[in-house]
Amino acid sequence: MTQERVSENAAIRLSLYLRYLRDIREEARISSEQLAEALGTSAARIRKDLSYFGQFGTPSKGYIAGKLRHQIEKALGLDRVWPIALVGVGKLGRALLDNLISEKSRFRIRAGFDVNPDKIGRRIAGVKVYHPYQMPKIIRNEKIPIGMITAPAEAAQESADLLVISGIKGILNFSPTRVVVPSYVRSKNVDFTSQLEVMPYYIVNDRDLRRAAQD
Amino acid sequence: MTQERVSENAAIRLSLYLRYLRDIREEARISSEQLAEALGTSAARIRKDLSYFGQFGTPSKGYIAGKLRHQIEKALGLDRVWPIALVGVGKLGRALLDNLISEKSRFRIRAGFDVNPDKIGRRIAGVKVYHPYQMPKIIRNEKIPIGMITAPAEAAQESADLLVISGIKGILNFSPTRVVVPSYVRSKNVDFTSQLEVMPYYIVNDRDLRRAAQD
DNA sequence: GAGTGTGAATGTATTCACAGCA
DNA sequence: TGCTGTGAATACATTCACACTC
Repeated sequence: MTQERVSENAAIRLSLYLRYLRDIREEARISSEQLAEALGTSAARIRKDLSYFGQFGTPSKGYIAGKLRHQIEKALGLDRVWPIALVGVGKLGRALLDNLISEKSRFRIRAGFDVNPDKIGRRIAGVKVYHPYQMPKIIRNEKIPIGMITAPAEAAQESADLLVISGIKGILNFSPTRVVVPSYVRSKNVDFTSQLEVMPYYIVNDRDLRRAAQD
Repeated sequence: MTQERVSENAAIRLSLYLRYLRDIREEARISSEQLAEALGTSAARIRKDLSYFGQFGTPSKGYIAGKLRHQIEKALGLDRVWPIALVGVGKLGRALLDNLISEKSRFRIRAGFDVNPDKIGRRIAGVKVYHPYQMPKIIRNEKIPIGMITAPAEAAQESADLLVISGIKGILNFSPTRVVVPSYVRSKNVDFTSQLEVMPYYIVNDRDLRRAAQD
């Protein structure tokens, strides 16, 4: 009954639902309709998304916020701590670092890597910074599964290569280039400049306002 | 022949093609096959994406890099300068600022807004910083169409509201919350923490490696 | 001969609508 | 009666395959 064919987009939306569920009372009752209203989506889509991962609600009663939250977290693998390596401890890296620290998230940045000698050996926002050549050793020893690349574009691919060599499982690339990795490593290019580049298109062709609060 | 029904995702991919085209010689001949190879996608998809916007190639010859680049830029509205307002001049804001300045992009950050008195009145990376109450005046006077929100989550919605009041056309929200805006404003939530939150799911269920270099 | 541009075929995601349970 | 969970219907996106042009 669970997990036959999961829409590639369903998982990412679960994390969205999660964010809302974290902000409301644990014991609160909530229906797919109310959740949809709050998030600007449709009730059917929420129920369908949830159905890919299991059955979490009670007919005629809806969902209980805290319980649903737990179950989604479990489905996404967020019921344990995920150590992270940060490659490139510049402005962007530190901005993301702040975000991850401030939330009581399940992600912990365990090591930073940077070529800048002024940073190596220091702690930045509580994170020890190493030279990239130490990556394989540290990532293996600390069993770090996820790497975030916040290096400049020129260094992105070599950062990815190093992470792969180090045995990383997944890579999130925030630099404005795409990186290519072997298929046994999960990678995601989170590219905000390309998001910016399409905005003019939507503004110029603003007849396209069929679906309202979208993204 | 142009622009009947454009796949919502086609536009964003064009900006990707663009990035590659900017890196090669203007006069270079390139086929959809070669472009696909370089970008890790399929030739058919590229041709289809391009076909939504016009006819850019020559049968048996392929495309000419510089010409194709120009035509895509025109199709996306990137053939002119787009002024931008940056709301929240913290680490994240400055990181994005660096990115936009370093590229010879068509985007120009014309004003920054921040509540921090130490920043107001100063120039940060060449951008003058104002108090948010000045937003309506400045955005109107400078005719700024796009706003980027890089404020903390708590301030994101009020930042969006201010931008809307100021007559902004499009909003890119980089804070880790969603913002809701009226349907006549185009908004896009670029949410990287939710990208991180699904990574564990993909790592745990790593049988899902059907499509290789994806994102 | 080589490579575009595009209808037709397939695959995937979203929405509808309702049976079934509390 | 109210709301979930889900097959069936629809809408949308991608891929295939080939007619057509240089």
